Amino acid sequence: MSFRSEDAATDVAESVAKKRRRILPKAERRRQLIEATIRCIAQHGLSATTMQLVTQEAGLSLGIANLHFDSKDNLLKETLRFVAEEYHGGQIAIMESDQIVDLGERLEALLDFQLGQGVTERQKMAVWFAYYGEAGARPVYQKIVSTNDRLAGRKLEVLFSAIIEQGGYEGRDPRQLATGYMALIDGLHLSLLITPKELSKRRAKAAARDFLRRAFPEHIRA
Amino acid sequence: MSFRSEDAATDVAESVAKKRRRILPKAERRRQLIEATIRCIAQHGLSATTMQLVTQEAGLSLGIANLHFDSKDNLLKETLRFVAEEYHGGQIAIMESDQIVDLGERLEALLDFQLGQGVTERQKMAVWFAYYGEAGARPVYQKIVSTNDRLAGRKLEVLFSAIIEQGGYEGRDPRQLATGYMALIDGLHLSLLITPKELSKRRAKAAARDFLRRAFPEHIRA
DNA sequence: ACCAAGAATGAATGACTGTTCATTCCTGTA
DNA sequence: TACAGGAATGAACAGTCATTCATTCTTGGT
Repeated sequence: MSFRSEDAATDVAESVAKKRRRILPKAERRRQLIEATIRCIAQHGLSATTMQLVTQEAGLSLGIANLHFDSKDNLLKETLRFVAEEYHGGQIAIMESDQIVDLGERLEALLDFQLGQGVTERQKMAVWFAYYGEAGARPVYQKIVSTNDRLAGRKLEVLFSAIIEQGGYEGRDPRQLATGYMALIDGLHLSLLITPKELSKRRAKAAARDFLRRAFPEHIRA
Repeated sequence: MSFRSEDAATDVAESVAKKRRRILPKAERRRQLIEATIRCIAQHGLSATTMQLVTQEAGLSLGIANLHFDSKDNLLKETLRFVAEEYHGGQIAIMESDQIVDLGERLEALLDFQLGQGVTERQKMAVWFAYYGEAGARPVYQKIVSTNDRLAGRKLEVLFSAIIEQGGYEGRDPRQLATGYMALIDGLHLSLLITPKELSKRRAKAAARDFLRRAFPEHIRA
């Protein structure tokens, strides 16, 4: 507990007990603080995340968060925006990728991203749901999340439509499938966070793949 | 905002501005406080739920929550337990019901409960996810939720197994289907909470029904 | 009608939090 | 090298919160 966790890259020659004040570009400090905020939320929860904790985690002084973000509220808002954009941006990039021509492969890539290493890191998931928890009472959070969500939902619908057409599948409603699939992924993330011992990542991925296979059997092979 | 919301049954003859102190059995006061806590969490979020707010919402004095629950932490814990048991208990009651002999009908009843009026009330959902949000950092919450969850999961698996056998369905893994279905329901609850304008209850129910129909076509009819 | 047991109250307390800003320190420029 | 602009610091402040407990009030038993 007495060692500060630091960005490995930042200090080249910080010796034993000498703390040298460093000056960094605004953007870099902001990112540093956002990442510290993510770690704090994941470890202590949103309600126990204080300015002291965040700035300490970043190895900086108490006042610096207000200097760069004006207020705690704003820091939290920006942190949510960061996480939301990372997640939804990643999804959209895959869905629109023209690197992957085969639609089945694109689906698999999406699945890998959604339940792969990066996203399902406990840290990110914990942050994600911490905000969901407050979103019911905080329109600002609700807006950030829902804006990203809506966009990703639309793209998924388009992808599903293309797959349905390509496969000649009958009686599939792309909108309904997209709704179901997105909810399924969210629910799996939740299970991975709350009951990790009951549900391994492997099984979570299998369950999602199952959903896709039942919907598009020609595109997702057993 | 200036009218206290009160349990309709409690005060028979409270006139205009006369507040008479009332003494009630412990169990009743506890329940009253838990329900006020639920309303507060739903309306203001977990982090903004203070003892003052809760006791005010219940129309009682500040000190009473500590009198009946010892601490705020404990009040919140008991509130979570209450909501969790209500939800999971309801599910289990339906799954084990011998009132409903037809397994397909039992599934439909389960679906109605999970996405029907009672559970999807914004209040309950908001509370549910408020706790999920903190669960990552609070082992106590995690335990309460996961214990109930695990139990309901087992029962669902049993029900699915029976349906698979009855329908002679091939290549279905009851555990995997149960995992997927429970995650799907959670995810739909989340969407209903965060983006209610994107997803109506009707469409949520349709999406879940779709999942079941694909898995057990003979039991869930179009 | 009276009283004891204990339920309910809410002012007071002490701990903690976000924010401010006078001061210190760094660094690019001249 | 010297210096000005501004980045970083952290002690101090004002506000909020959970908790305590002396006091008041209610009620069932006599």
